[in-house]
This record gives sequence, structure tokens and C-alpha cells, in this order.
Amino acid sequence: MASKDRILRLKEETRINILDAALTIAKEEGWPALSMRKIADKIEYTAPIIYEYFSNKDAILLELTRKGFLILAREMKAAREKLEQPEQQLEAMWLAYWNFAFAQKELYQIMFGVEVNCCELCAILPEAEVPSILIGELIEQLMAPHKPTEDEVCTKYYTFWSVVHGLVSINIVRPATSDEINREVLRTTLTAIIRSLKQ
Amino acid sequence: MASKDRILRLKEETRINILDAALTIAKEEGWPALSMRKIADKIEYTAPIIYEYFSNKDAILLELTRKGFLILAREMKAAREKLEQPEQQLEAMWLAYWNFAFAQKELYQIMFGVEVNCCELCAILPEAEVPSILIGELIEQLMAPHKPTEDEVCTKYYTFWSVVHGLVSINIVRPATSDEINREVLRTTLTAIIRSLKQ
DNA sequence: TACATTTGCTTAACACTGTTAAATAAATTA
DNA sequence: TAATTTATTTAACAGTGTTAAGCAAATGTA
Repeated sequence: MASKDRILRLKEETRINILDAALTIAKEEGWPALSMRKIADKIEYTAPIIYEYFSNKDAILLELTRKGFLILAREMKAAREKLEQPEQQLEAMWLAYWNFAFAQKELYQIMFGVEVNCCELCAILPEAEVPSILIGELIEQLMAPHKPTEDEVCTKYYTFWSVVHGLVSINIVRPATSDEINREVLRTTLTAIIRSLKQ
Repeated sequence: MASKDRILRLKEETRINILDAALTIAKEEGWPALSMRKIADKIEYTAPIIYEYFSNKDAILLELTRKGFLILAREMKAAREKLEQPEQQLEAMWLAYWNFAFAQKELYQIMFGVEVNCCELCAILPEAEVPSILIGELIEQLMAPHKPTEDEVCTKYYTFWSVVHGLVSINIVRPATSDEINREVLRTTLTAIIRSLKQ
């Protein structure tokens, strides 16, 4: 029956509408203002309907988090493909991370906010590990001559991430700083760490 | 009347009890689980009483934030006094910041969480600027030979902060990483930035 | 076509949240 | 002792996430 397909398509559409509505509300009023009833209002239904598509509010946030990680991974891969040398690839990927954080500020917040527990997240959301894997590959490649242990690669990854995530957090929280200064701090710090990989 | 004093003392005591109860609940169950009724339960009153001491829930969080900044400033100053050379002072102060973040994890979260807006915070809470002032003084001192502009000092401060705050955030969120690795990343990065101040 | 069943959706409700106003009990003052 | 002020609670409102019951429309079956 073709009508079954149509109904399935409509269902999929409202599912997407729910996710879109949630993200839109977050962009307009921030995550704390997000409520099930507001989402329902936006998709022109009542609140209980949402539970036919998502088991609860957290499931909606988790799905958006997943979407975020997929976008981030895509952009980091795209940045990598544009260049040849691993040093430049590594820098470009972190710049892609940086750009994503501000282009998709709300998604970044639920992906890397302080209330987010990374361990739990990775356990239920394998996509959350992709960015670290992408970066890890390149770190390993650049450190190859020194035959680094897994721990050393991990440490270097955290060094990168702490710098970039810290700079991002500060800028989300305190958008006053000029863009030029940010870019300069970011690039000089990244190149410094990249240099440290090779020696 | 001495009884007036006694009553005032009792009032001050319950005020402190409210703050203590709030922090205790946050430590036990996390900030999202904090509610006015839970605080009231802990101090053996009913919820409306709290509004005679604080205008609302945010005022309680703000007061705890203030307490946090006072403690942080005290510890950073103490770290500074123990050493003579500005390079060592600077490193010791960031280590004090680091230690504070984990010793007072809950306070750190409300002080520097992603949902915190630094600009708004500093406007209503002058204490929030003290740590940046303390560090800024030392950066200026170390960069003195180059006669840095205010912007350059600011940029260096952000570089420091992004590294430390990033590393802290990651560790609050993902406590799996070993303490040794953290310390190593922190110290090497700090010394690298400190070196960059002098050249 | 007539009846039965499933589906889609809403209303009502529960337990919780922050917050305020009214009611009441206790202490103090006149 | 009576009046007044103070301390504290109960009740309520509007909001939250979530669930169960009800209803109405669409669908399947005889």
C-alpha cells in the first residue's frame, strides 16, 4: 500500500519537525528555555504527541547531539581533504572545529557543555568519538618517527583540545574579544603544538 | 538590647546554613538537582523562608559564585607570595587555579560554566575580575621590556586561560585521564606560554 | 453497509519546579 | 492583659516533564 509509505513519510517529517523546533527554540531563547510544550506549540500539536517520536526530552537532545557530531565530522573531513601535508591538515581540522563551534553554537553547547559527561556520551553515542579519532590519526602520523605510545598520542590530543575548547568556551561566554585576536591565538598555539609533535 | 544581636546572629547563621545546604546538595546530586524545597528541607524550614534571606534562587547561586571567586583569589595570592621570580609566580598561580577547580569543582562550575555569561557576571560581581587582574599584573611585568599594549596583555591572558580552562573542563567532564598526564600537559604548556612572554 | 478495531490526538492528571500571598502561631511591646 | 509586630507555614499559581484515560477519525472485516 502506497498510503503506508505516505504515512511513514509524514511521521518522519514530524520527527524532523520536532528536532528543528527544538533547535530553533534553543537558538531563539537558549537551551534552558526549551520545553516540551513549546516544541509542541511550534509543530502545532500538543505535548504528549512528542513522546510517540522520542522517549523523553533527553532523547531529543541526544539526537541533536548526534546530528552535531555528524556535521562536525563531515566538516573536519572536508577540511582535511583540501590539503596534502599532515601539518596543514591538522591545523585545518582544528580550524574547522573552531568554525563549527560558532556556526553551530547551540549544537556545540550540548555536545561539549560542562554538564555533558563525555564518557557516558561516547558509550551511548559512538559518533562522539569520531572527531578525536580523526585527529588522533594525524597525531600518530606526525609522531610516527618517535613511535609514540597510545598514551602519548592521547596526551597530545588533550593538549590540542584543551586549547581549542578553552578558547571556544571563553568566546561563547564572552564574545567581546576580537575575532582577529582569537584567530591569532588559535593559530600560533596550534602551530606550536604541531611543532612539538615532530621533535 | 543584646537580644537583638542574638537574633541578628541567628539570622546570619541561617543565611550561611542556606548557602551551605545549597552547596552540599550540589556536591551530592549536582546543580540541576538543586531546588528551593530541598534546601528548605536541609535547614529544617519550609521553602518560603529562604526568600527572607535571598530574593530568589539565582541570588543564592550568585552568592556562592562570589564566595568561589574570593577563595580563588585568596589561593592565587597565597601561591604568589611563596615565590619571588615572576615566571615562577605566574606558573604557581595557574597551578593554584587548577587545584581550586578540582578542590571546589561545584563552585568552579557555577563560576566558569558554559551557561555563565562573563560580561554580565563581572558587571554585577566585581570579585569575578580579580583573578584576571592578578594574572594580568604579572603578564605586564614579564612583558615590560617590550612595552606591550593592553590588547597584547589581554591576548596573552586569554591564551593562558583557554589552555587551563579547557584542560579543567575536559577533566571535569572526563575524569578518566590520569593526573600525571594532566599535570605534565599543564606545566609544559604554561612554561611554553611564559617563555613566549619574554621573547 | 454495519460493526469492530486500530490509529491519531487531546484533555486531564501527577509530581515536581520557583515564587507569592494569605493565614496562623509566637514573641514582643504597650 | 491587650495590641502589635515578627516568624513561620499552608495554599496557591504558573510553569516543568511525563503518563493515563478518553475521544474521534480512519481503517479493517463481516
